[in-house]
Formats: sequence, structure tokens, C-alpha cells
Amino acid sequence: MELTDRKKQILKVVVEDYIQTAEPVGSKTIAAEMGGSVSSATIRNELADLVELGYLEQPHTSAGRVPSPKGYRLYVNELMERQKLSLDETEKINQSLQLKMEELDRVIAQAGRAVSSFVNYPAYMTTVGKKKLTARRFELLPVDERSCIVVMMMSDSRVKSQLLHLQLKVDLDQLPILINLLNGHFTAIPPNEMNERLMDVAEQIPPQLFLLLSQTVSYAVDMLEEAGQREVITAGANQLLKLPEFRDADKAHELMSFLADSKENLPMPEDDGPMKILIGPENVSDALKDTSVVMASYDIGDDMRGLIGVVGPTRMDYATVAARLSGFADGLTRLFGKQELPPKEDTKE
Amino acid sequence: MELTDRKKQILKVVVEDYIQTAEPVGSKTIAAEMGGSVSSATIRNELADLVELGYLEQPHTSAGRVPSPKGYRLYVNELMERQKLSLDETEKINQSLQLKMEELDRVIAQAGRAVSSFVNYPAYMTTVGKKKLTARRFELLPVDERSCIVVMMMSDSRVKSQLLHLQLKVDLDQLPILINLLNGHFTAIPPNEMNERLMDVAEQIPPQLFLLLSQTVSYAVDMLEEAGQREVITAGANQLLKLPEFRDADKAHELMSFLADSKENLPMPEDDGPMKILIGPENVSDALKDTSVVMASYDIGDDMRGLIGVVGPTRMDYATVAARLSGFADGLTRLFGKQELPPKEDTKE
DNA sequence: TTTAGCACTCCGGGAAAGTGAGTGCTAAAC
DNA sequence: GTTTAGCACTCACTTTCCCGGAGTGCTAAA
Repeated sequence: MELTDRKKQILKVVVEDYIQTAEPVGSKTIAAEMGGSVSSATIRNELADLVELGYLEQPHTSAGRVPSPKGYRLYVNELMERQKLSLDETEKINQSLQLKMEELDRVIAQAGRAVSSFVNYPAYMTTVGKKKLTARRFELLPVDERSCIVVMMMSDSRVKSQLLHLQLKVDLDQLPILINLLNGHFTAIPPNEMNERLMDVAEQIPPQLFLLLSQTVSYAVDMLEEAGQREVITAGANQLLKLPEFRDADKAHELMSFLADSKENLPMPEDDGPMKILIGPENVSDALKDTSVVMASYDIGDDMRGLIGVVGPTRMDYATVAARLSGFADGLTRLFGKQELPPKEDTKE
Repeated sequence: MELTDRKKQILKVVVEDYIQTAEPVGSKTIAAEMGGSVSSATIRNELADLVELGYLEQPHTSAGRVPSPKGYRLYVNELMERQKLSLDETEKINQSLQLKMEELDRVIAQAGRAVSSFVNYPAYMTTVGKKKLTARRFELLPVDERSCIVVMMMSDSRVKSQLLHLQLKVDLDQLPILINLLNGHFTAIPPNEMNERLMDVAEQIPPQLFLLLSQTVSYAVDMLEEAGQREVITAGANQLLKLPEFRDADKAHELMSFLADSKENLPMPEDDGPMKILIGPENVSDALKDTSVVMASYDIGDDMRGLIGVVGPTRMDYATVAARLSGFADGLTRLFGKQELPPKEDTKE
């Protein structure tokens, strides 16, 4: 059953007023805000209906009205005006994304901080990739007879490297053999198969080479597994404390702890479009039951996507947050698009 | 003027009781805790003296006593019993330091989280190194004609690498020339001199090689500067909210914001031993004026030291925190000592 | 269907009063 | 001189009570 236009307009006013003030909104205020075309008594009748229908709630008998999650949902879906970013804001976003291309994690972390301080709510960020990460190419660079550098290029074109200290001296002439072995047998396979593969090739080479090989492979496995698993970082949790709904230390603590160590259970958009909003009880995690989350995703390249989420009270300024967040998402897509380097022939598996 | 033994004992009881309860301590409680050898009236006389001398404070006329910073200082210097870690605790610390040797930053961050959750206060971590970071060795690995991998080993033996996308095609045969150039002219000099040096060698090579060279050098400069500047990470800020002194959202917010973005102004021990305690107003930063900080440092190797700090209310459990923190510091020293790999002949400059 | 009017509800703040932990002082005991 | 018991006093904290005001729901008129 559709709401009348007037009811919708009233709902909109209630939501927007409540978002600003965090105080229940009374009929008189609404009447004023609607330009005096109707009296407060009329509004009261409408309000009673809206409560009846579940779009609004009344903290107690003689208080104003507060939007319910259902109310927010309707607001977000139909009533909210999609905001455009001002030039100034776009400018600011781009400025905060003037990042040197460093390691991916660091870029994301920095962007996360920028997002959080730009929307004034805590933010979290992570990445998702459909394909399993594999090694694309190995190199071994001799340093001295007791150590060498492993370089591994991964299927997402990131390059990782580390100094390895060898248990045994290795003949430098034999390094090419190892490199061939690595590139021949250990590329394009998922990390969990690498140890098996290691057994397969064990007989083909002399034992002292095998030691270095297994050290290298073990490093590769670690790296791939670590880079492949989604890490969630959060930023700006302290922003919560400015909000009246989190002045209660217990509430704030609960949510902040949740944000601090939830690595897995933060909401992620699996399927649909670039933007998603979860309101209050729509969240699965208990800790988020009376908060809202706005999420956006962006392209990183190589079939990876990045994800930004913003957490706030249900009384969140959805319009502004959504606008700014998608501004950031666009900015990040552009950032990674520009710096996206490599050809990626071999990522089929 | 020295305090009598009894005064000291009373001070100790007050501090330890207050640390536990966060409530002003009364004469009766003290008398009881001292085994009834003296009456509460006697204690009251002593307390009055201790207030007079500035070791204790009285929130208001008819309240119990609370230690002043001066009182805590005496406690920390003389009265506090150096705690030993229980086997169980040592075990836990070691367990939480079972880290794979990954990138330094990540290891430190992880250790920071462990520290924080082990002492139940926020922790911050950073590194300090006396010498300027330089490049020790370069390598270029061709990928295809439009891209190659730069590998740079730094003077602290860390290895960084990245895929570079080339603006111009480069003849693979010429890479060795570049590598020689890099290793000959750009090692063991601080990053800020690299651009000058780049000018110096400009004439020696053909222009299209120069482009790749300058790209590589620019990457090297970025890397060195970034790795050389101390980054401060914080963990467990939410722990604050459990403490009665931070139930006030404004106070908590102030300190948490300070921790979140203070990259420079957190206290660092410059000189002295492995452990340092700053109490309340002994801190320089305003935001820390009524908090205390316990710091420890540990060896990373290659003339770098790591630093762990713990922030809490002046009413901090100094004995326990100090013990656990130094447990961690030892653990980390051992961790880095074990995995310390390389020979370091060339770090002289 | 809208509006004005009115009695009613209930939150929030502030004053008043009671409670109790703890003190400082005095005078006696050791 | 030091310690102790006794006692009146102080002051934060809690509870209770009261009141104003914002906002409601209902009714009756427009």
C-alpha cells in the first residue's frame, strides 16, 4: 500500500530533521518546515498514521516522532535526494587521493583515513578478489653465499621480495636451475598445492638445492596466502564519540571493539551494484543492530575490487555520506586505473 | 627530606588501592590493609602530613586521599615491587609473538595489538634508527619490453620491489648498464642527494635509458624516504572506554583523537635505558597531561630500535604494565635477533 | 477533511532532603 | 612525644519531589 504524497513529505521532513538534531520531531516543527500549508493538527493525524504503519516511532506518549528503520529505508529508497558533490568537495577528495603509488595496503589505509575524516564517521576498508592469487614469476638474486633475495611477482602484478638467509652454502651457478624449476612448476598454482608440488620435484635436484627451494616456496606460500586473504582495516573509530548516541561509554566501547577486531564479520556487498546501504536491524551482526552501514566498492584491477564501508548511527546523513562515499569510490577507481600497469596474459587457470 | 618508613608504606597502600578501585582511599581502609598495627586515627595524622608534603591529594575536604603525580613518582621509583612475569604470562607473550616474518611494519603492528590486549591499555609503536637509510643494491628484472621489476635492497637489509611500467621501450641488452650505474652511483647516498646525482650521470647515457633510470631513482627515493620516516601506529584505543576516568565521552574523544593522528608528538625515549615511565604532567603534550605513559624499546637490528608505548590513566597499574611490557620488549628483541639475517659490511658511511 | 482548542502525559531539570564515608580536632592513654 | 578513641562536622552522592513545557490525542466546529 502506497503512502500518500503528503505522508511521504512528512516522513522526509521527520527524517531530515532528526538526522540533524537527534531529537524527536514534533508536529509543530514539521508544519513550520512544510511552509505552513497545513496546520500542526493535520500533521498530528498523519503522524499517527505513519506510526501505525511502522514508519515512525514514538519514544513515549508525549514525545515527538523518530524514524524507524522502515522509515529510513523508505527515505533512502525513494525520498532522499541524490546529492551532488560540490566542486569544493570533489577537489578535496581528489586532493586526499594524491597518493604516491606505494604498497596497496598502505594506499588503502590512507584512503580509509581520508574517507573517515571526510564523512565524519568511522570507515573500514578491504579488498575482495574472485580468483585465487598465484605466483606468476620467480627470481633469485644472489647476495652472498649465505643469502639471496627472492622476488616473486604475483598474479595481480604485485611484486614481493625478501632476503633469505640460507642454511647451507649454495653454488651460485646453480641458481638458474632453481629459478627454472620455480617458474616451471610453482607458477599459476594456488599456494595450498605448492607443498605437494615440492614433493614431486624433490628427486630432480640435489639435496642442498632442495633446501633453498623449499625455503623459497615456503616464503611464496606465506606471501600468497597473506596477500590473498582479505584484511580489514578500520579508521576514525573515534569519530563515534562525537555523536550523542555514543556518549554512553558502554555503547561506544561495544561498537569500537567490534570494529577493531572484526576481520570477517563486517558487512560486505557480495553481488549487486557499487553502493549499498544497510539500516539498523538489516545488519546481521548484533553489534551493528542499531547502526547503519553505507558501502561502496571500486575497481583495483586484476579482478580485484576494493570496498569502503562507513558505519554510523541509523540517524546517519545518508544523502551526504552516499554522495561523498561514491565520490571516493570513483576517485579510487580512477587512481588504480591510471596506475594499473601490467599486461595480464597468464591469469587464466 | 626522607619520608619515614611508615609514611612510605602508607603511600604504597594508597597508590595500590587507588590503582585497583579508582576511588579515594580512606584511613580506615588503610589501617585494615596494614594489618591493624596502627589505628585509623594515626593513619589520618600521617595522611595529613603526606598531603602537606604533596604526595597525596584530597578531592574535597571529607574525602579519602588520592595519589598526586609526585606520589606516583615516588611509588614508581622506590616503592613499587618489580613484578616477575608468571610462567603463564611469559607463555602467552611468546605465543602472541609467534609471527611469521613478514614485512617489518606488519610485524610491529601485530605485536602492538598483542601488547595492547595484554596490558589492557592502548599501545603505540614505532621505530627509531640513528643512521639514514640508503640503498645498498639495485637490480632490474625485465618483464616485457614495456615493464620491468625494480628490486632495491636497503641499508637495513630490507628488500623492496615493484613493477615499473616504462614510458619507452627499452632494449633488454642495456639493462646491465643501468644496473651498474645504479649500483655504482646511487648506493650508500641519502635519498635527498639522489636527484643531484641523477643530473651528474645524465650525459653518460642515452636519453631513453635515462628515462628508466630516473623512474627507478624516483621510486628508490620514495621508498627510502618512506621507510626512513618513523611511522607511528596505535592499537587498542578502545580499551580506554573501559576505564572510569574515560567514561566521559569528551575526555575519551580527546585522547583517542590524539592517539589516532599523533604521528610525531608521542613521547619517545631518546637516551636512557630500555624502560621509561612518564607520569601525568611529566608529559609534554597537553593531551597527555593527566595520563601516564610507559615505554620500552627493543632491538630490531641494523642500528634500528623499536619502541612500544602504553598509555593509560595516571592511576595505571605500573608494576604489571612495566613487567609485561618489558616481557614483550625482550620477546621482540629475541624475535628480531633470531630472524636477523644479513651480514652488514657496508653500513658504514 | 481540516483546524482550533483543550486536557493530559511524561521527560528533564532543579531544589530539597537524607545518607554515609571520611575527616580534623581534642583529650586521654601509652 | 606518640598513639588512640571519640565526636562533631563536611561534603559528595542519591533519592525524592516538584514543576514547566513540549507535544500529544481527542473532540467539536469550520
